[in-house]
Amino acid sequence: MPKILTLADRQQKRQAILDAAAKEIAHYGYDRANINTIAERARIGRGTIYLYFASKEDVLEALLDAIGKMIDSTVQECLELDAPWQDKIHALASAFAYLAREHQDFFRVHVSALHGVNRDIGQPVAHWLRHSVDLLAEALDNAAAVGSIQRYDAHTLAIMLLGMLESLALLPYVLNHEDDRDEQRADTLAHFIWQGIAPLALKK
Amino acid sequence: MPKILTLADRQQKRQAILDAAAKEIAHYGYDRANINTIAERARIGRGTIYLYFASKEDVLEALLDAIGKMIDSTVQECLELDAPWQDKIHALASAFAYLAREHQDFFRVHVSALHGVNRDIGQPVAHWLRHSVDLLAEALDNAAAVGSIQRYDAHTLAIMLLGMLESLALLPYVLNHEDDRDEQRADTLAHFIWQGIAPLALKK
Amino acid sequence: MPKILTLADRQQKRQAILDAAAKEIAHYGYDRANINTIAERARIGRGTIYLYFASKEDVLEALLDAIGKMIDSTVQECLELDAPWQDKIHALASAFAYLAREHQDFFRVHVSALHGVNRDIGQPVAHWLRHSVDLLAEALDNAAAVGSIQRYDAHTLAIMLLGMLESLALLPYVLNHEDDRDEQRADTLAHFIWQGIAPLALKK
Amino acid sequence: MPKILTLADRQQKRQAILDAAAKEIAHYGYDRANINTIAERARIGRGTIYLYFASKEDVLEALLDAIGKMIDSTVQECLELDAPWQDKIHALASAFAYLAREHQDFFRVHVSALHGVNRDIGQPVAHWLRHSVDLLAEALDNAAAVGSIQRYDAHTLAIMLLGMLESLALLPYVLNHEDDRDEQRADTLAHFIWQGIAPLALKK
DNA sequence: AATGAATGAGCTTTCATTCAT
DNA sequence: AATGAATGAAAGCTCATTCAT
Repeated sequence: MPKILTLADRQQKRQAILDAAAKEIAHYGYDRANINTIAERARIGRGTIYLYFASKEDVLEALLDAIGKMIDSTVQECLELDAPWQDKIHALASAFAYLAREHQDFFRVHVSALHGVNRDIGQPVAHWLRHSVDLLAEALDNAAAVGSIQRYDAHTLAIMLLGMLESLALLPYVLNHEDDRDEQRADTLAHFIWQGIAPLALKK
Repeated sequence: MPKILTLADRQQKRQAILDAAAKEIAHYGYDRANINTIAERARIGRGTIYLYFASKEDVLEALLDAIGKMIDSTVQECLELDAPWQDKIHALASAFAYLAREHQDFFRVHVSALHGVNRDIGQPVAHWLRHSVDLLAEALDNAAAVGSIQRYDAHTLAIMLLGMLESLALLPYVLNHEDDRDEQRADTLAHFIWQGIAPLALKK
Repeated sequence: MPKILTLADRQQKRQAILDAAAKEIAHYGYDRANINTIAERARIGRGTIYLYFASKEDVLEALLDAIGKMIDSTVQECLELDAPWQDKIHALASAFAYLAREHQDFFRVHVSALHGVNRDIGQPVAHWLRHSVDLLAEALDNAAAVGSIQRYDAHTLAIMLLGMLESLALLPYVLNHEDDRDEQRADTLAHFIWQGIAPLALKK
Repeated sequence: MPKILTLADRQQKRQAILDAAAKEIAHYGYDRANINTIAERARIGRGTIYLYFASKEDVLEALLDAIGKMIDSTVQECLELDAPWQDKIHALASAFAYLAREHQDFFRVHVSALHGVNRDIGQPVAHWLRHSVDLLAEALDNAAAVGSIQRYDAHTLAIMLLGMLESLALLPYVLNHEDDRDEQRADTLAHFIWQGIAPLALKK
């Protein structure tokens, strides 16, 4: 053990704790996740967790903040693509499928907090989600203004789209369809959404 | 001296327990819901619950079974409507909005179990959901066969639609948009979905 | 276990807990006293304590309240004796020696809280003590008014006397002089105090 | 590379630790005093304390030894004064008031250990106290032999006097009478004690 | 000599479940 | 049939102590 930990050391260990916690919470849920087991998974002592986080709840919040930020960045990047809207939609669907696959634990924790019942715990989730919704709503509004897509109530549409993206990414796991058709499902969703919002002019 | 209870008595008390449990779990989540408080809410003694259910987990399963069945029936009834598909879609959107509003506690418990992380507890949820998906997929398949709607992979489409319905019903609560625009949102969703699946022939 | 506990049942068990706690705390101090051990001493389960007290701290407060009240009553009774002041003083000295002997655990807990460092915990102690001091001060004032004793600042004198009474009752234990000369020490103290306050007229 | 510390360096750092510990323990009590905080107060690293003391308990013992010795010296010096007994008594009362004021932290730790409940920890306290009692008892005995004061059982009287001195010094703090009448209270006590022990010859 | 990161024993408290009445 | 008093496993968290550097 070095006498003084570098910032990189600290962040690496912090991340190890978060990863272990994600795995544990994704499996058992926040309440049943056991600090003891998380420490074991992270290969550190029980007390060490409390050198990096103030409490069990603090670990969860950090987790939710990380995944919330990750999702928000994803949305932002897809919207900033210099490409037709149809491609942006497709990019979003693919990106969510990717996140759900590659960061499965984090994603599950996020979704369960999002749809869970304890509002306090979900705070960072709601924070980022609201940000993502706003981003998307603004983009949709602008697109409608120049006729790239149909006009809906932008906010409602944004919520709907994000809900679909999350649901699609997760439902397969819920139903134990753990096959490898993620990509195909993403295509279907993108196609479906695009039909829902494509400007009428393009549809004849 | 053991009283003899009629079947009706038993079922009424059982239902009282389930209602109380739904309220409690919807508020605090399964793990934090307190058997003691549930008993108080149901106006019975703590031990009495165990005359009707084997364990706390058993109460939750009964709850999830009830709401799963309720949702499944709703889907079935909407699909059996003797009406154009556009109306069936609209009926589904309205019905989910209604359930989310009128049986809020049950609905919340369902959704949090559905998107929650404990696979064992979610079993009855998955069971009914699979049934609903199958019902919907078959209906969509038949509709596509006669040209009432476009052809998609029926199963994927069914999952998508149910995901949207649930999300739409719940997301407003998550984001604290507790306004009274449920019905409008249902309209938007129905419209959106219909655009996504309406046969091309109808769109020009 | 009776289905419904009578008030007497409850109070008896409550007292059993207090007795066990007194023994434990008198031996190890509040912080080291172990709820687990207290429960064992009281021959009940760990959780049962929390049916009678809200927390460990609550147990201590009840303890301190009980002994504080006991000491206060003792002071009051001695002062109300229809006897010369010299006898009242003697009664006080005897009574404190008696308390320290017969309720040794309670008395020790009281003194350690009184002279301990955590003000919050000592609150009920200070409350009763202040009451006892006031009682005594008033009596001394009245006695001085009619010439039964010399005049001092009544409040200072009252504090001094109570301090002496407590010290005398406890110091032997501190010094491990656990002999049987309590009564003699009480006599000496009474004599000493009386000399300190007897009216000059009596002294020639 | 191990530095070589002079003895003076060591003792200075040792004293810094003791001062910090006194402040901490006087405030929170021994059990709640935090080694970490003590180290911070002493401006040294956590581990360094263990280069000077074997354990937390060892720190406390050193503390108690220091204050015990200080009190004992005070008693001895007052008794060695070349002055009438009445003045010696007065000097004692003043000296205790001074200690309680100027070394408040040390004094509080001493008193709480003295009247506390853990015999092991109080060992150095009892040791010094017994020494002080013996000193005082012997002086009283000698004084009685030459008629300077009345004859009592010397040991009992010594315990009584020391108890009074400590009580008087502390009780004001207990009762939150944090005024500036220390000196006056010392006068009252000295007067009172003198009346209790002055030879009858002087009293007519 | 000095440090502070790491540890894990041990603590209080909660709550699902049992069972005498 | 119904109850609620009693239980004890299990949890999160603190902090004195160790030891690599």
